[in-house]
Amino acid sequence: MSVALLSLRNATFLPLFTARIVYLKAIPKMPQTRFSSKTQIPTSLQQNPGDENDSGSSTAGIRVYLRKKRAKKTVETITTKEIKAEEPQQQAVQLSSLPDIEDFAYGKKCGYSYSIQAPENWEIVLQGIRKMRSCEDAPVDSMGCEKAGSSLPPKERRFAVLASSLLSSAIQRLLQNGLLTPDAIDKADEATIKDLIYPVGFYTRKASNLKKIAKICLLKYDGDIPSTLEGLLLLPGIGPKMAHLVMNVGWENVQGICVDTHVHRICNRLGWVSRRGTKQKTSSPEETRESLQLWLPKEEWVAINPLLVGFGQTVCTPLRPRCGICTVSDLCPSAFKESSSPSSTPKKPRSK
DNA sequence: CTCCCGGGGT
DNA sequence: ACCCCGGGAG
Repeated sequence: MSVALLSLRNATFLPLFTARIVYLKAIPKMPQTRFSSKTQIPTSLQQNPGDENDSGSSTAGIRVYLRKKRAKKTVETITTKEIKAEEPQQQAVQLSSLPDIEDFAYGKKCGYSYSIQAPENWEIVLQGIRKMRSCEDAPVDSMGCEKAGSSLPPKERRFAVLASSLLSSAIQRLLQNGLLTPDAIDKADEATIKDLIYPVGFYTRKASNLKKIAKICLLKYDGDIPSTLEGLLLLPGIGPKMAHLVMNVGWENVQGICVDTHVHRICNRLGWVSRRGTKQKTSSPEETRESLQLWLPKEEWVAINPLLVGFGQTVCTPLRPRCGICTVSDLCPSAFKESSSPSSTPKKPRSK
């Protein structure tokens, strides 16, 4: 209970120093235990034009989200003792001398037999997937949000990126109808938007979310989109996956990997990610993101998403992956393990 | 974890 | 007739 209160009061510091505490503790002891891998957080508190009121109500909102999504992980893993024992300011000083996450992503590099190591042959596998992808033409290539509104001025382009991350394929139709600015969407009839984005899943909800988002952008961000992860997460219908995508592509400010179900699935099949301290599969995209970020060099963080999404759409499909045509199947621990006949249990043994 | 919603597959 | 897919919300 005091933990929760404490974390609330210190919410501004919490993102910064919780991650640090963990590293401080993790490195010298090098247990293969926990690593709070919130590597995307540290760069957070950048100022945001439309966000002056950050010190006011919006941080409360952030806290709510953070409490839900993060408190479980940080406050749970970090005991009261640890929080009380260390002063945030000291943490900040010591932290600056710590290596960047990438620097000890390859454990040996720092001289620790660190439990977080890049999986063997990952570069070969990645290169193989790139090669397969260069031949295939996956849906993601034609309708990914990466090039949304590339011809627009920055502010409009960012809004287009945000909108297209929601709508993917239907974005062109909105464009054709001049509905890619916050004002236009705010004024447009919700039913109109609904019809325009129709084939997209959840189109009713997305239409209403889009209108709400447009309004928020107008009111709070001067027609731009939020420039922080936290701000994006506050938008209705925007969760971690979309928020990271928009940060990466819209702001070119890489704070984390955009992990969707394809990335989640494929990383687990390849054995690239695992639950902390175990070899078990990760059970959620967020967990996958954390695990993947621990070793994948940051230069790859943006490209990994379209790469694996396309791979997942064409080769490494959710059901009946086409291991036969996959050129890296010999390096994949899961190759040919998921039977193509529905009769034999499609579910894999969960744990062991 | 379940639910949302609708299209598509089996 | 189911069941699966998706990202977020609760």
